[in-house]
Amino acid sequence: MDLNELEQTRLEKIALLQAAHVAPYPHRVQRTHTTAAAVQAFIEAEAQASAAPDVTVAGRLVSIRIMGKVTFAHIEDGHGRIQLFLRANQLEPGYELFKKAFDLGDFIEATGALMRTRSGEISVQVTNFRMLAKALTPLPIPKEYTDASGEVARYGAFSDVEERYRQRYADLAVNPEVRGIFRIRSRMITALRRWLDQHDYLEVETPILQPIYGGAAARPFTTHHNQLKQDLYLRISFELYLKRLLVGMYERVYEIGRDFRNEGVSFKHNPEFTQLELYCAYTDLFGMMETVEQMLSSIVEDVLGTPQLTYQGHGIDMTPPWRRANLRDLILEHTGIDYVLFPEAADLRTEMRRRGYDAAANATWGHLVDALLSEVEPSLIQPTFVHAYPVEISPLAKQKPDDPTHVERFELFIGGIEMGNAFTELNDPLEQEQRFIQQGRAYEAGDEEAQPMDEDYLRAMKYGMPPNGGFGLGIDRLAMLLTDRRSIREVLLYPHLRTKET
RNA sequence: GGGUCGUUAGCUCAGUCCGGCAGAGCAGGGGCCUUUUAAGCCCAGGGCCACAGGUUCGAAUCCUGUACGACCCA
Repeated sequence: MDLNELEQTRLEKIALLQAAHVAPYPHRVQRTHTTAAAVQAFIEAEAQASAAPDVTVAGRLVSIRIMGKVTFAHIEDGHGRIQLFLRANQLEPGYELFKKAFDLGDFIEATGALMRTRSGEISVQVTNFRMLAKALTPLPIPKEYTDASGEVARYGAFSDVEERYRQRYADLAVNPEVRGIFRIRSRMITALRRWLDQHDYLEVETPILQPIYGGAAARPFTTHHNQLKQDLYLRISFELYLKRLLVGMYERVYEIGRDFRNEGVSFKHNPEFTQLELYCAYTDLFGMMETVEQMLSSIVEDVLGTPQLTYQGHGIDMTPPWRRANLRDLILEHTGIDYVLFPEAADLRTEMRRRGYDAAANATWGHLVDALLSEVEPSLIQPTFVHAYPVEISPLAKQKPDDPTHVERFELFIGGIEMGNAFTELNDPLEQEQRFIQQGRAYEAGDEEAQPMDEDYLRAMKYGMPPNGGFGLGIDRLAMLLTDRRSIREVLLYPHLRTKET
């Protein structure tokens, strides 16, 4: 093992412990109280004017103040912190061993009576202590202090973004607010599941390895099964597998899981991301709008305690009903371009450039409309359903009865971010076949995001698929919203990073 | 993909414009200190200045390229 100077020093301390017959990595722990429970026990005893129990607490050493023959230290566990008060004349093993061989970052166990120090802090008056796990590498533990306003300020916090992501364990260990982000994320997913379960949605799991990918406009990762000599794709969505289940007579299904898209990596995009998709029979786009409003306002309230939240300085109110805006009107209003007047990509491109918008030379008509929408995106702060999308860019959605050039589809925007996507799902097998054929032509013409023909999906649909509405939600993006983070990497425990060449 | 900025001690950062001995605080080491909380005081350490080239008597600093990241744009 390659150790730096500081680590060498700690290695020598392990030898010191062993010489004193103290195991640096013992097997057993004898904790009687969490830090929080110990503090609570003292408060209760104090209130009843009774003796506080002796406690054994365990945790990581996060501060040490040696003052000669007395030492103050704090340990932290998963529940909080508590101060340890060590005195040279009442310690087993010896005080010197603590001073010489115990460092910030070590996990230790300490036993003693609860007390208040002269300055009033509840502490363990330690009579006995043990090493639980020696830390070889010093953790970048910041110093904390409470300023005049009562705010906890930090000094020298571990903040290098790249190193925080590459060594998330260290980030979590020393930055409690980062731990908070993933607690919120977890509570959010739990709340979603609870809501869906309470509304008769069945949670299912569908294949990640797929012989044919589909359900979204994206490029897939490819892989290979050696024994079957079969090329496979990592799924880019769950859609086609979930809708097959409606043919199988489940009325409401959902899946929460990972999608993989072989695209650019940015603060908004990770190659693998978590998605919720749900499908509901006997409803449509407008039913989905109500479902989504109810579900998301409810889970935000569940997690944050209120349907109001702040995202990047914007106050956002999740209380239904939400704004519904027609895509064509919205783009016209915002950019002055009525895209239906330019049904050819070349004409739309010319018009966009004339008005000063970037329009890539190889972009399809659908991608150009998407580009126009992205001009509007940042202004969609309050929850907004943008609906009625061109049929060209929505091969799995049902056309509007009064306008076959557009489909019943919405995208949901909150805080200027695209959160989700929903359709009145196309359930006409003949029309679906035509859409796949059209997608095939688009692929031939160079649109790498066009979706391939899926014969088995068509076969399922030919048995009859009930009318239904479906919705897909970006879980990571919802986590960004609830934790007020701008970057998807802040809400992924292990975001994808390039391997560093050294 | 393009632009801007960044990468210096275990951590947080100065130093880069305007080339001249590699710096600070914290952490770590030695010492003093029996109620501290960013404890304090004294002493002595600690560096592949991201990497590779170039210019120069001399490069952390200027130039070129590469890697990784952040931000902005597409």
